[in-house]
This record gives sequence, structure tokens and C-alpha cells, in this order.
Amino acid sequence: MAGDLPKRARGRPKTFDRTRTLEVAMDCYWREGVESVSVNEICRRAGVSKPGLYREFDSEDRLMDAALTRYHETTLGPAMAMFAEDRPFAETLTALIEFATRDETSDMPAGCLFAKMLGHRDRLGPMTAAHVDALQSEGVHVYAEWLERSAKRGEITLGVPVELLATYVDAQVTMMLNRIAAGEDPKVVRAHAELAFSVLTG
Amino acid sequence: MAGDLPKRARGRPKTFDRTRTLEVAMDCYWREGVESVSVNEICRRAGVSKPGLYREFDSEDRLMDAALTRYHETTLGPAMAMFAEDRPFAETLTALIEFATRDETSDMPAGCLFAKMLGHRDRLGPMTAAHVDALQSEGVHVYAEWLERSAKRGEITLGVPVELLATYVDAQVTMMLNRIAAGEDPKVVRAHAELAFSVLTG
DNA sequence: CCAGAAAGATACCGACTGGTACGAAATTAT
DNA sequence: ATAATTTCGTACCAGTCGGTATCTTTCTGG
Repeated sequence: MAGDLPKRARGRPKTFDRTRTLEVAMDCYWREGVESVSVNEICRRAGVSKPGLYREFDSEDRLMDAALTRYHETTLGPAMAMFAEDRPFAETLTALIEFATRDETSDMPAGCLFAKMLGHRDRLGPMTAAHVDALQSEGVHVYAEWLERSAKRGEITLGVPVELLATYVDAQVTMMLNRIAAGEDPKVVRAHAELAFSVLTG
Repeated sequence: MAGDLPKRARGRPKTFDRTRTLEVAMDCYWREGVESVSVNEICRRAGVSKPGLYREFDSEDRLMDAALTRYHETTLGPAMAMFAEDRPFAETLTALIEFATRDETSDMPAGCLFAKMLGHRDRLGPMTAAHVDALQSEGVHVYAEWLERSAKRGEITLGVPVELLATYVDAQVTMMLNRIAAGEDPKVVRAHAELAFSVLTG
């Protein structure tokens, strides 16, 4: 095993808890929005000194980037997996709406960190901005494949290019997530989603 | 005539140009977003001193509120007037989409100051926030009346309560405006709008 | 035991924020 | 003239921001 190697590093042992700090940062960004949380505040809440955080993450931009990466690994990726399962279109659509209008729970803020970053894309650093762009086109790609598969099965009819539909779904989902995060009534947002997506099912 | 009254005020004559300053503030907020423009920056661009501005507007909140009022008077109100004209539904809808996806021109930024404020509602002062809320319900009301009139004429069919449709239209229009302001391709946004609104025309 | 290396945190940096104290300037009233 | 009144803008306030210089602490290698 390579793990648990007894060879200790040379200097003073590190006590900085990278994972915990990242968890705190992700939670802050997710809960309050990336533009409302300062590095100082994250340090305060994580109980970590500022130089410590900067030694670990180099810059605010890289910290956000790392938080987004963690969000993708722990939350966004698993959620997107539902499009890979080959369930009926209507079922997946319902699950999508349900996911996007999920209210705040004890261990999970409402809305979506990624969607919030997208909404403030112009205020992100270059790393995070590029990451966000990549995740978005990945998302649109997933939507496009989902729609194409469903069309081939005859579950929906593509009256317009699938790329247009994919970006349409993306825009609608992003809007739903941000409205839920803004505190709007999930029932209303769900009803709007059904209106918006009724164009798919004809 | 009451104008040009020779009775001058007592102290030093005022040179502060309220209208021009308000114009500058409105333009800044509109162009760059309410959260990206500081009072300092507005003073710089308007060529006025900070205490001068504060003497005129009391606080940042009231300045924003005044800017929003001016926006409503000069731009938003006139635009909403199109729903009062009794043109065919399809025509008004086309005009609405055209208005909401209007690109930046030399004398008018893209997007909508009001929509931008709505998107950052939680960071507004109490005055401005209340004003934004009032304008939004006013807007939803206008949409509802428009839809109801169109339904009575048989131009559209209301499959769901008109209030739900009105808030749906409001949400879609706000999204369109903000996507245009974010620099998205107007053609794509227009295509999405036609998808989203096709639920109205059946 | 000491040198070197790595990580600790305090205390600071300059820039910016919203907001104001205060004296100089410009006017009218006496 | 001079007093009263009003507006002017410089220069400042405390607080926050992202980021760092610097010294101390704690370890390993020799």
C-alpha cells in the first residue's frame, strides 16, 4: 500500500484541514452566493487563518474553483447521473423538476451552487469562470443526448434542432434553481416548469 | 407663469445638477448592474462631490430608488404601454419578445435595469427593494389583464389560472432580459422565447 | 545539539466602501 | 458693511476587501 506511508514530511506537521475548509467554503458559497462571501468570512467560519488558507489555495479564484470541483463531485455529478439511466422521458423530466425545485433541507441549501455562479459569471476569477463554462457545455451536452435518445424512442418530437432544445432546457433549469434559491414558492416554480416543458411533450 | 420666478433662495446658489446626476446613476446601474457600481464611482462619472450627492439623495438606497423611478418614467412605463393598445395578441407578443431581446444600442444599454435589480433583490436597500416589489406586482397585473383580454377575444386559451400564466410570462421575460444583458445571442434567446410562449398560443 | 525546512498565526498593506465633519465660498437680508 | 443662510468640496472616518511580510513554532536530517 502506498497509503499510511511512515515517511513524514520534513518540517512542522500540517494541521490545516483542507477538506473541512473546502466544505465550509462550498457551503458558504452555495448558501449565500459566491459574491456575498469574502475570504475573511470563510476563514472565520472555518476557524482557519488567512495565510493558512492562502497557502492551501493560492487565491480566491482557486478556492472557488476548488469549491466548485467539490460541488461537482459530491452533488452535481451524481444528480446528472439520472440522465444516464434509461428511464422513460416523463419520469426523468419529473425527477429533474423535482430536483431543481427542491426546497432547503437541514444538510443541503436550496438552489445550486453552479447555477449561482453562472448567474454571476462576470464577477468570477478566470479559473472559476472557465470551469463554469466547461460545466455548462457539459450540461447542455447531457441534455442534448437525453433529448435525442427520447426522440429516437418516440417519447418526444423534435420540432426544432436538438441543440436549441438542449440550451432551452438548460436555461429553464438554471432559472428554476435560481428562483428557488431566491425563496420563491416551489409549487409555483414547478407549475411554471410544467408549462415551459410542455413544449417538449407536445 | 410660475417658472422663472425672480425670488431667489437665500444662501449660496445651488449648482448641483440633480437630473444629470440621476441620469448618470441610472446609466451606470443599468449598464453594469446595481451591485457593481459604487457611490464613489457615480460621483466620479457625474463630476459631483460625494457630500453634494448625499445632500441631494440622502443615502445610496434613496439614490437607487430615484434612479429606478426615473427608469420607470423614461423607459419601463412607456414600454409597458404596449399592453394597453388593443393590438392582436400575436403582434403584442412579437413586440414583447423584440423588446426583451433588444441588443445594446448607442444610447441604451441592453437588458433592463429593473430586471437586474430583481436579480439582486437581496442586496438592495429597503426603499429600492420595496419599489422593485411594487413594480413587479404591477407588471404581473398588466400581464394578467393582457392575457385575460386576449382570452376573451379567443386569441389564446387559458388552460391554467391566468395568475399562473401571468407570473410565468413575467419570469420568462425577466430571464430573457437578463440573458441578453449577460451577452447571450439575441437570436437564441428569441428562439427560446418562442418555445416558452408557444404554450400560450397552443 | 544545531541547521534547515515547513507550517503556524499576528499584524500589517494599499485600495476601496458608504458616509460625514467642517471650513471656505456665495448669496440675500439687514 | 456685516450677519445670516445655504451650498460647496476637501479631507477625513471606521470598516472591509484580497493578499502578504515576518516572526515563531515544530518538525527531520545530520
